Amino acid sequence: MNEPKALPRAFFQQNTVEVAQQLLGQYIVRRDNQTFLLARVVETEAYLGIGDAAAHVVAGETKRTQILFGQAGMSYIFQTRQHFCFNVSIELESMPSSVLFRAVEPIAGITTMLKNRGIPELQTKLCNGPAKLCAALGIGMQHYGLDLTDSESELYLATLGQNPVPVMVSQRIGINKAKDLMLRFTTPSQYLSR
DNA sequence: CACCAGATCCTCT
DNA sequence: GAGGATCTGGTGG
Repeated sequence: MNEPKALPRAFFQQNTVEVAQQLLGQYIVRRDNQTFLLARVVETEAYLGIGDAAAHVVAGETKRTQILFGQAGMSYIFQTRQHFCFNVSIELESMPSSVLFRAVEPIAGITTMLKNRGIPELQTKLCNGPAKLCAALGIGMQHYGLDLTDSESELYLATLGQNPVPVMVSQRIGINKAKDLMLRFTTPSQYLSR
């Protein structure tokens, strides 16, 4: 396996839908002194700065969403009930957008991921949901606002020089507003959220 | 200050 | 398929 190479800032400065699709088959690296966790992205959703009632930025810039109003390639993490969701900020002609990570395949550090999730052995439910993958990778609010293009970060996004993967488009999941928008993107995997 | 909705997940039926 | 867990930001429902 090649060394993970952090995706450059310019990758996140493209059209949000393009980025959401191109993130499929890329990698999330979660790393600190103790651990090295690697996961392959298989499901994403786009949340647009314009014309998307489900996007948090419709309320304008608040304490919670401020990172989305800065540069692209930063981590946007929020809590819903007792769970966390992990996004990357996207700059779309200076309008804030983001891409939500909804499902990943565990690649390295699976023992730690199982422990983080309280699951005895590997099953598809380990990280096939936005909050499940956060739990598995140990992602929380302490990672809000990290630079995901920096390979020195505890959390960043990387390529392994892999080939492009097939992309399928569908409606987003788990929201009540703007359900009809076709902004969910998947690549074939047993780890999809559905 | 109080209330409510929420980009979820798990368990039980 | 339904309901509950249980926390927080945003709003004045």
